[in-house]
Amino acid sequence: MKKTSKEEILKKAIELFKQKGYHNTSMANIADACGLIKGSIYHHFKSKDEIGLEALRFIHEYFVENIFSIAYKSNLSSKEKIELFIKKVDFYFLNSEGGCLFGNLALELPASNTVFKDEIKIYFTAWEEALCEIFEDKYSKEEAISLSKEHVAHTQGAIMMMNLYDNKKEYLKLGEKIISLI
Amino acid sequence: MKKTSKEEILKKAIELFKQKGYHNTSMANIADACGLIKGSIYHHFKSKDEIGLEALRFIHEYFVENIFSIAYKSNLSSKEKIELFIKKVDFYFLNSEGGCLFGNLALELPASNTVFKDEIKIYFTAWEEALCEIFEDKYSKEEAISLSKEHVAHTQGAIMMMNLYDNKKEYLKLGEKIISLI
Amino acid sequence: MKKTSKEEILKKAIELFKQKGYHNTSMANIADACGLIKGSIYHHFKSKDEIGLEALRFIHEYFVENIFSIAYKSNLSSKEKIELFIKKVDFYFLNSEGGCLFGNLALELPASNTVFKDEIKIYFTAWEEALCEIFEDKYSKEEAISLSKEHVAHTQGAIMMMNLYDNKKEYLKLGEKIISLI
Amino acid sequence: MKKTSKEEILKKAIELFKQKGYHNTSMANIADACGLIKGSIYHHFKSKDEIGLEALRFIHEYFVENIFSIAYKSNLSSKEKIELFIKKVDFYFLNSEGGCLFGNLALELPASNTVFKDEIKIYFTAWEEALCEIFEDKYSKEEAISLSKEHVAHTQGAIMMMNLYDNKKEYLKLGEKIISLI
DNA sequence: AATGAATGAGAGTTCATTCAT
DNA sequence: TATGAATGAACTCTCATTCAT
Repeated sequence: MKKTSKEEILKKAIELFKQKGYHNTSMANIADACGLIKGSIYHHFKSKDEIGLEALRFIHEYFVENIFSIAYKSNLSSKEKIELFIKKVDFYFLNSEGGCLFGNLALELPASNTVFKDEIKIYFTAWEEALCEIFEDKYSKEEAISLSKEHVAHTQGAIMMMNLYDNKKEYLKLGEKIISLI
Repeated sequence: MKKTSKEEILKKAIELFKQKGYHNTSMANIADACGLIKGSIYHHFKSKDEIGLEALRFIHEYFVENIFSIAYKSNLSSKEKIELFIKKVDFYFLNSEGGCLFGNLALELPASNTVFKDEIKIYFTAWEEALCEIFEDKYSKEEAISLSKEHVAHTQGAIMMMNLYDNKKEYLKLGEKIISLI
Repeated sequence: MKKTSKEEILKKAIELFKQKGYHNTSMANIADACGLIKGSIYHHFKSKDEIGLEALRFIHEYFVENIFSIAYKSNLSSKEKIELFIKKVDFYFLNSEGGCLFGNLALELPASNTVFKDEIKIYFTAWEEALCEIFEDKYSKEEAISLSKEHVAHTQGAIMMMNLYDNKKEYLKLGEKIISLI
Repeated sequence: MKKTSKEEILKKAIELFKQKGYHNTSMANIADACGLIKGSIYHHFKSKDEIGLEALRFIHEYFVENIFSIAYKSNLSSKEKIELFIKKVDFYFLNSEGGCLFGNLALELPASNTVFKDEIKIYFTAWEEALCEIFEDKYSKEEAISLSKEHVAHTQGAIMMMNLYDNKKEYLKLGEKIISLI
């Protein structure tokens, strides 16, 4: 009897949700990927939605700790911050089969699903705020906010196209452009 | 026993797919919306996937006839073209609950679903080509292509954010920006 | 493809609920008994609870039409009424494997299940009122009510014991006793 | 790691079985009520059925020691016996949320479950015999048996109605009536 | 004595689809 | 063209139970 951790399940679920879509991924799919049977997953999570939400929180935490936090590091210049920031974001999305789970779910789930949508919003907002923190060094508050929102939205669109056309070129340009703004 | 046209079913299905997602919309949901029972739909379409594909083609056709065609009208200036183009695009997406079905499906469906993905690609490509046609008047071929791809991707990201945050501001900025480029 | 009516399913379900208990009877059990597969039942009923409730209503209707109505027939004497009434009640319960579904469910279901409990109450109340109608001919309103309630409760207890001990003797005494009161 | 006695589990299980029904009460429900997890219960009982049976025996023992024994006390008159007997029975059922577990299970379980049904029968038989012991003082053996069986059955019916209608009146009348017979 | 993880079976329900009427 | 009945597979989730720790 091998022990499976919640994190293991979460990671497999995230992969599946990203690649197959949330509604198109069954509990059996997730269990299979973990070498478990369907019912066993319920020992760790009490519903599929709980897995979905914890998946979002898991990724969010990763971004906060590894990426968004860069914006608030006092020992880096704005230039260094934005370069590192974009580098890490690129690293994540260039190696993430299936794009951005937050973006995917934003488009797959009905607007009525406020529990998920709220989780998605706070992630994008945190992303925007981190960028804003960097931009504020060179731009007015208002301009910084505007640039940040623009960049996050554009990045999501670029990820969509990158995965659809299987072509990284346009996505990468975006990073360069934002770096050049500082 | 009322006669239901294919187009009626398609329109209802499009609404549902956009609002609830493709996998989360059942044949029963579509039938309900049309005042039919599940089985009756199969008189018009032979599978759910056929509805999905025809839905995409239906919207694509609308864009070609009403929007993309603007780029190829010889009696308009570039400025007039881009202004009308953006106006029509905005009109569509500002009144489309659930965003852009092509973008939604691009993110919901697995990459392995080439039938759908191809249909989505030709739509975005047509959109890019139309924009390119306009931009080529003022910019080099290469620049025009780049600007077009950028704008389409950005628009998709902006639609995502507009619907997520229920706020049109950033989306509208995008249109103004692109118009100002010509 | 053979057609199954709602009533057929209801009758089979009633048998099973009475003999195995409500929670111990699965949709698969009911489907089996009808020569259908599990899912097909949902074409006729939208949930197990709906089957349960309609089962109660089906039996209730039988009692109203065939038994309770006797009390309100103007062409019968009180003696004739009570004799016929008891005869019909006995006929039903002596040939009903599993006792009285209303009594069974009254004891199996939690008090919190008000939807079912209400349905059960209106049945027993209708039974009491019918008996009361007959007793009022010989007794005061108050006495008639008391005798009716007593008899219905006692009958339920007697059915329980008859089925538990597989012995009709005590149950049958009850009918004779009540007839002798008029 | 707190020590839980078998009796504690039994008492919680009895409450749940009475209130929710046997099949509608899961091992997880019982564990929850005891502050344990599912698996831990199997240290005390080897199956759900064992809990059910021991629950019945536990209650049966209580009745034998505290109630049925009254009938066999040589220092009490028949009048005193029946009054005390009924008082104790009333005390139990008026404070027992969910009625009589024996009656409940008699109606919930299939006739084929002889293990449980036998346990239920010996309880009701012991009850009848105790009453019979008291009645024999005033009535013939035959009459005493008949009165006892009648009273036990009627009591079960009355408990059903008391809990269904949430009204003790008719139930209490029954006790008074039986006392008046001696 | 208790835990946490796992199991296989089965619960109720919904799915896309078929077809005789 | 529409219906109502049926299907088999899949769905999310719960069941009673086991067992290494």
